Order: sequence, then structure tokens, then C-alpha cells
Amino acid sequence: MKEQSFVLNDDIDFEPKHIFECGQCFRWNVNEDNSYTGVFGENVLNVNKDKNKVVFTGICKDNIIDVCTDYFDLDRDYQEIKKELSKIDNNMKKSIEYGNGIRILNQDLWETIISFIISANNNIPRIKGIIERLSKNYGKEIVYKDVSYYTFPSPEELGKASVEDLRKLGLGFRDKRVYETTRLVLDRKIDLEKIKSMQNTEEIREILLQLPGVGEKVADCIMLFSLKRFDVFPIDVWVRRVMNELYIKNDDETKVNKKEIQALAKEKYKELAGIAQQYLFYWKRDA
DNA sequence: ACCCAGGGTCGTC
DNA sequence: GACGACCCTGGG
Repeated sequence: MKEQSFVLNDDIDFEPKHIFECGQCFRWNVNEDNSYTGVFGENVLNVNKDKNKVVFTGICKDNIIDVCTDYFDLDRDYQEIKKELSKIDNNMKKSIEYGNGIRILNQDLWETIISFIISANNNIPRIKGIIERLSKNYGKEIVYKDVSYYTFPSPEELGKASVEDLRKLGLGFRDKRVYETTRLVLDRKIDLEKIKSMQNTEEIREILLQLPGVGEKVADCIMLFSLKRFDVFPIDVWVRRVMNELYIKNDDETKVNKKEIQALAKEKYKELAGIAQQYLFYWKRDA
């Protein structure tokens, strides 16, 4: 494959640091020049923001502009989304200023399912390490500028790993969950293509919840980060913390009912709850 | 050295 | 519905 490149001009909301470090993805790494390099699908890409331009360079399976327009959701107007969210309250306004230029990536469903099963009761550096090792051991190698990169393993590729193999790669107690979820997909008990074509969010949630290791929070992340369901509101420790701090004000945040937070999020953020969640998460986790 | 928490889920009561 | 257990790692 040959290297391709294209440039995006300044009139679009695009801040690499905020996009890649807001917690939605695990395979993008910062370089010495502050650009980011990552692997998605069978593409290896470098993203470099220089003043008002964003330069995309890399090797892509198809036309780089099409690939990036899809993955980075470039046709969506984030200015408009931010305008809507800013009206809600001052907290939302501040979080948007902090995370300015966040975009929700259009990630692969399978990769997102496995990645967020691994995320359970885990920290980001370790999650990234585990996903790298899975890719290196079971994915396909792509060499770009003399550096080896590895695609995220397909269900067939990951299916070669035993529970013990997974344990050796550091998955811990998530080994069985990843193994069994892989089996369900390989055995066609779960049809990923069908899920992608489904319209009803609640129906998709029910199917995802059948997968071992997928609970409410992980299901919401999967739908937000790979199925473009902006109305879901994943609640993790950080989001519960910030919502309690700002609105609920319970003395013991661990006692705050998730149902209460869901209701509040729906009332305040409506169809944009998922994007609001990303701004809030990034804002409070970093603070 | 020890303790704690991390983008939760699962089994049990 | 609540509650504790769960692999492992980095930081206090």
C-alpha cells in the first residue's frame, strides 16, 4: 500500500489531543512532535495539527479522505452541537471549553466490544497495554516507515487464543469474558452485521447485554463509540462523581442511584447526552 | 512494605 | 436490589 495524505482546514472542530485522549479509544499514541499515530481497521494513520490545519498521513485501504470522513465523523457539525449543549448550563459550557475539538469517532463494533470488556475495573494505561498485546499476538502486521503496527484481531484471529493464552497477556479475570464473547460471535449466536443494521437502541442494548462482560455501562460505550447512539449516557466512576458533585450533591457518591443520574442526563442533555458525557468525563478526569 | 483505585460485571444472598 | 470478589499495575 502506498502512503496517502490530505489536509483539513481550520473551520472544523478538530483537536487531536482531545479526540484521542478523551477516553473513547485506546490505540492512538502521541509522538514527540505532538502528532498522534494510530491503527484502525487496516489503516495506519498519523494526525498532525499545525496551527489551523490538520494533516492526515498514512496508509489506508481505500481513499484516505473517505476513510477519515467516516472514522472522524467529519460530515457532522460539531459547532452546532456545542451551541446546543452550551445553552444547557454553565457547567456544560465550561466542560466544552475545556474539551474543545472533541469528536466522537466511528469505531469498529467488534474492536469496541472487546476493548470495553477489557476496560472493566481497569485503568487506561493497562487497557492500552492489553489491547496492544492482543493485536501484536493475533492481529496482522502492517509495516509503515519501517515500524511494525498490528491490526486489532478479527473474531477469527482472536478465536485462536485460549483462556490461558489470554490470561498470559494480562487480561486477568476478563480472560473468560473475552473468550466467551469471541465464541458467541464465531458461532453466530451474535450477529455483528445485524446489530449494525438495527434501528432501535433498546433492542441493540438487549443483544449486547447477552455478551459476557458487557453490562449497562459497557453496552452504552459500545453504542456511543461504534454505533453513533448519541442519546446514551455511560455512567462510570468519573461521570457519577461529576454528576453528583454538580447536581445531586449526595454526601456519599457511591450511594447515588444510576437511575437517578440517567433520568437527570436525559432531562438535561436529551439526544446529545453521550456527547455531553464525553465532555464531562474528559473535564473531570483530567482535573 | 502496604494500601488503594482503576471508564464494572457477575454470582449470591 | 445490595454486596463482595475479581487479575493486575502504577502511584501514594
